[in-house]
Amino acid sequence: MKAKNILLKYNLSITTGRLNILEIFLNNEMALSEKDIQDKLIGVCDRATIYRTLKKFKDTGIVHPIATEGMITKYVLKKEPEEHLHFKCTDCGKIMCLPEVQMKNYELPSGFTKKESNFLVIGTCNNCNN
Amino acid sequence: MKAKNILLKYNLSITTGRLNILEIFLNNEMALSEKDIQDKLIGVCDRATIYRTLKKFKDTGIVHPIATEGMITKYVLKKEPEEHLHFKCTDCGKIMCLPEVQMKNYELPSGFTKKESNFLVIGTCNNCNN
DNA sequence: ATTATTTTTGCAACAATGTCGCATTTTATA
DNA sequence: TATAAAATGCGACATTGTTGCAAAAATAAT
Ligand SMILES: [Mn+2]
Ligand SMILES: [Mn+2]
Ligand SMILES: [Zn+2]
Ligand SMILES: [Zn+2]
Repeated sequence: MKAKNILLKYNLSITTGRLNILEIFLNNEMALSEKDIQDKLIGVCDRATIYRTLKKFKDTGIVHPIATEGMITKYVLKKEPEEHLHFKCTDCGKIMCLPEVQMKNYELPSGFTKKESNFLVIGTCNNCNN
Repeated sequence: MKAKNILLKYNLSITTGRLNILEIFLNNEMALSEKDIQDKLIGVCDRATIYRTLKKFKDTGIVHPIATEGMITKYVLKKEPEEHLHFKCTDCGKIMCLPEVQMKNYELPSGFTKKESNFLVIGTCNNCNN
């Protein structure tokens, strides 16, 4: 029922597609691309639907995209605090949030104002590192 | 002669294409995509050549890509210090390095090791902010 | 519960990037 | 200058993002 409640909370109509996709996010720590989700919903959900659902989830604030160097956009459920670190493992390829890392304050040059931020550290994750 | 010296320094053969592209980076503060460069080299340089040149420049360390949410990869000449902030203006769309911003230290969770990082702040730049 | 209205979906089609093989041209080496 | 090595242009194709449109599903109204 968790997924359904999230949709209700954000005033989105309840559809099986959205429930399926949200369920996948709820059961996954890692950031997911459109393709990642497609692979889990073959024959269940159309590509365009996944694309539009992801867009809607992003716009409503259910998920947020993670900036990476590649061309693929990956999403994760939003977490607190708002400004936190992301980690990309060059070994297993996984991308994840590290909300527990405390980001210290930094000062932008005068004239620059911040709306949001995307901090990505690239390296080897705890799982691949032993 | 600056461009040529950079190619020599990195042991890359001197070609007009590479000189052209490097010249563009030297004369541009902002991060550039393959398309940005194409537009400046219409009829001079093939798309595939620009693609491969950018790749080579990245691999040799002449430029580095900037992680953004979009699907387009943008590059800038490498700057010191290695770990610095990037800024994306939602108004004019430009992406730039802010190497003057001092990033304070942060601690990764145990088991995680860092190779590199990509810090992006999104907001309004000094130019668009008045 | 039915019907009407609003949204979402599936499909198809297309644009933009990234990516590569291969023959030809250019650059570097001998 | 001749030879070997590397880069380029062209063409082709894969992937991702994106949208129009009619059918299907969900929500609101009766
Ligand atoms: Mn996150
Ligand atoms: Mn930079
Ligand atoms: Zn890993
Ligand atoms: Zn700006």
